[in-house]
Amino acid sequence: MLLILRELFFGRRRFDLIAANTGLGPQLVSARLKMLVAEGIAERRAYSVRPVRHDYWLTDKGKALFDVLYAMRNWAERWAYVPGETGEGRVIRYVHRACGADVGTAKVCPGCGAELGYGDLKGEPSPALKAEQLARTA
Amino acid sequence: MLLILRELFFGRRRFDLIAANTGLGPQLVSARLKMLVAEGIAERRAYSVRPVRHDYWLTDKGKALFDVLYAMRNWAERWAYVPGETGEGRVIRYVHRACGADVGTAKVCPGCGAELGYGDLKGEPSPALKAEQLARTA
DNA sequence: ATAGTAACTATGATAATCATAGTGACAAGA
DNA sequence: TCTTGTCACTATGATTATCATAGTTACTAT
Repeated sequence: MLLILRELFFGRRRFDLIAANTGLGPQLVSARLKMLVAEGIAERRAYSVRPVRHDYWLTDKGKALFDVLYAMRNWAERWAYVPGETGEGRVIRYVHRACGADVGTAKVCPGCGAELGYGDLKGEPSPALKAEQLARTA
Repeated sequence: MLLILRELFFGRRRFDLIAANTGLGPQLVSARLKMLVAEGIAERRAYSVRPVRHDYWLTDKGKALFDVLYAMRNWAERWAYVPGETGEGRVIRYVHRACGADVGTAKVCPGCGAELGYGDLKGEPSPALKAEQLARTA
């Protein structure tokens, strides 16, 4: 569930992209997305009618989970060991959209001092995570 | 895992208490606690030698997970439906140890303005959660 | 007519979890 | 001494969940 939410927060909304980047099988992705929709955390939208194609968007309830994922990521940056990577940005790099600063693990932007929520930040997988996801696509 | 961590954060350190309050079987509790110890998140301590008895304490790495659990709890207070309960304190009530104020879902104490971390707060299961746990013990 | 794309569903094998019962080392009371 | 009780577990068989893999549907593009 958390892997899927991670992808949705990265802005990856299409089924196959989510399955590929999480490494989960399509039945699991399907089942979990159905739960997320049933709980009002995600929304299924048609982005094309012919052919019929759907993708998944976070609702406000879903976006509010950002604090949870951000806390997990901050914990991981500080405490979790990721092979071949040291220092900050080992897991996910967050940049403040407004001023471009790398926010590290801060709650307030170190560049301009603004409070940070989901909408303010752009997340990007770290090199290690990106490599892992690329390996799965190939 | 999260249920077990919740209990550890409540200060319930004994095996049987954790099993009873989470509703998990003893083999699962055993397996998860072993993982937590292996990851350096919890520590197994002997609190009695005759008879030999052990309990589980959070390490600094474990205590650092408080931010994650607190974010989850805050999300739940705002967004999750708990049957028979409305308003704040439906899940876990947190009180600022220093001044006694109920902190609601704040990051800064509404009573005295201090920053809030794990050591500053005393958590207590809400009436609904407490009833659920009592039912399991009986 | 054939190949490709995207969002899935179906199936059988493997792995995780559950409910339940039991174990070992002791203490406390009759 | 014998029985009962406590606490931290382990063992076992049944039930569920997950995985790897292979379709399926409804199109578009060549």
